[in-house]
Parts: sequence; C-alpha cells; structure tokens
Amino acid sequence: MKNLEMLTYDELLVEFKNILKADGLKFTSQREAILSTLYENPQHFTSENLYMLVKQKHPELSVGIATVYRTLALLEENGLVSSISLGIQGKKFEIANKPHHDHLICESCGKIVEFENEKIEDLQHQIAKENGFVLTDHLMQLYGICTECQKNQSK
Amino acid sequence: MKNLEMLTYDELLVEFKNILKADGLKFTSQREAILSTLYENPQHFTSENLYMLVKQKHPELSVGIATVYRTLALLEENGLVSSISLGIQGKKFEIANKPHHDHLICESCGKIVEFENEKIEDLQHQIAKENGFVLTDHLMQLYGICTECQKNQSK
DNA sequence: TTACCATATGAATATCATTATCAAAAAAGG
DNA sequence: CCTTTTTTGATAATGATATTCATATGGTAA
Repeated sequence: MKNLEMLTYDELLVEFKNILKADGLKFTSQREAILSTLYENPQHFTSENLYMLVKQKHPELSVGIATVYRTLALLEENGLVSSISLGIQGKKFEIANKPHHDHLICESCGKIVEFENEKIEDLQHQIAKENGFVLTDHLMQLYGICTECQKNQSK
Repeated sequence: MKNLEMLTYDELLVEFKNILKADGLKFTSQREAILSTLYENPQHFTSENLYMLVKQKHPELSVGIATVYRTLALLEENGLVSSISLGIQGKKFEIANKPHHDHLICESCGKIVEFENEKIEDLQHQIAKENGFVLTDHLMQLYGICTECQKNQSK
C-alpha cells in the first residue's frame, strides 16, 4: 500500500480513483462527497455522524446511510480510512492521511487526543518477536479523564 | 477493589459472595456455575461460547443466555472478570484473577498470547500526564501472525 | 455522442448480538 | 415455613450494520 501521509486532497482523490479503477469500481458523487467530508473534517466519526454531516454538506445529493457504511468499508479496506472500536460508544472512523498514531480517550466526555510514541512501538515489536509473531498491526487506546472533566467532577 | 491476583477458587467464591451481599444480591447456582466455568477454563470466551460450555458442564442446571450476559456484566463491574473487544470477533471475557496483562492476537488462527510489559505501562502513564489526563484504563492489543500460521502460509 | 452493460444507489428488509420485559421460580432472612 | 425481594428463562425489543432488489448512473467502445 502507498504511504498516504500528508497527501493533499487532490492527491488523495487520484489515489482513490486509481484504487477504484484497479478494482473495476466506479467513481461516484456519493463516494467523493464522503471522502471529501472526511478530509475536510479530520475528526473521528461514527457512521451515523458522518452520514448526517455528508447530507448537510451536500444537500444537492441523495445519500443513504447504506452507502455511507459501504463506502467506509471500501475506504478502510484500501487504507484511506482507519477505524477504532470504542466499546459501548461504537466504531469511529477517521481519514488516514496522517502519520500513525494512537488514541487517548476521555471516558467522561468522549474527547479523543491523538499521540504517537516511538518507544512503545519499538517495545511492541520486541514483544511480538519474543513470542514468535510477525506484527501486522496494533491497537492502543488509553482511557482516562481529561483536564476539563476533572474540574467538573470536583465541583 | 481487592487485589484478586492468584486467588484459589474458594477465595474467589468468598469474594463474590461478599460483593453480592454488599449489593443486596443473591448467590444462585447459575451465577456459581458461570464463575466456576470461567475459573476452570482460563481462556477468552465470547458470551455465546461461555453459555454453551456452562450448559455442557452443568447439564442439571437450567441456564439461559440472558443470565450469562447479566452475570458477565455483574462480574465485570466488580472486577472478577475482564473483557477485550476484538472488532469483528466480538467481545471476549476472561477470569480476572491473574496479574494485569495485554494481548497478542494471531490474525490467522485467533490464538491469544498474554504478555505484560512494565516499560510500556510507564510510558502510557507519562503520555496521559503530558496531556492532562488521569489514566483509568488502557487497551493494548498487538495483531500479527503466529509461528505456526507463518509456516502454514509459506507452504 | 450514444448505447450498452456493469456497478452503485436508496429504501426497505434482514440479521445479529445484546438488552429489556415479565410471569414464574428460587434465595435470604426471619 | 412464610414473606419479600431478587433472579431466572423465554421471548420480544432494540440498535447497529448488512443485504436485497429495482432503478439510476458511470465508464467505455463504437
């Protein structure tokens, strides 16, 4: 897979079109609307949230929730979007054109802070190696209470 | 919460009874069957898998799937059981009478290896602190291909 | 451009895991 | 034993995601 870090939207679009063409799939206005909404709003979306925002940003288009699910799956399969599973809060998606990172999640308000830590990545590879695994991926989520929620709780 | 590491089954049972009593709840044969099955099979179970095993181990008992869900939630709330969320594979539960650990998961065969690494834990606390968070929990899962599956793939 | 055909779409329906409801059963405490 | 409260299993409800299907649309070859 290509390295998608820090691509402009046009570059991302070219990449997407290439993937579609290679698979005999079609470039549609719905697919573009979903990709551009993700690009312009580099946050973490549930399928439902994204569906609502896409409809708001593209009122001229007819977009169904099923298409949002289908497109997110397609984008994720091809590495243009990544997801995290947040237990009860459900699955959230974000555009994958930024460097690898993990997530620090506030259990009170749901805020998500991204971070990356090379030392931990190194240790993870070491652990996998010790157990005879070839590492393909990892998931690291830290849960806590953010500064603001700490203040609110103590009131 | 008490430290539950390395308890014998009898000790765990006493702990469970104390929790129930403190909350005005009742000690039932279904609840005991579920706890003992988890204790005797220190693996990772989906609710469905555990339901089937409990019925197999205790054919004399009437046990419904709803009770398994309810009891797992109860045990988890009280720290006797811990769970991990495995994306498409669903949520899995295990007895929580062993030291804290994280999971290394084979993407091919689903095998789960447990490990613990103090250096990573330290780094996680440091990251949380840097971002103003009070850390309450974390989730770390490493995905890869285990030794055996590597062999099978190269055949 | 046009015509054709494969793919994509939205609406509706199905699915699947989990949760809630409720009448009957069982535990705890006198 | 009684009485009260909680628990139970069966079933229905829920909610997120996936599938179906008739129609619409994109890509392409002439």
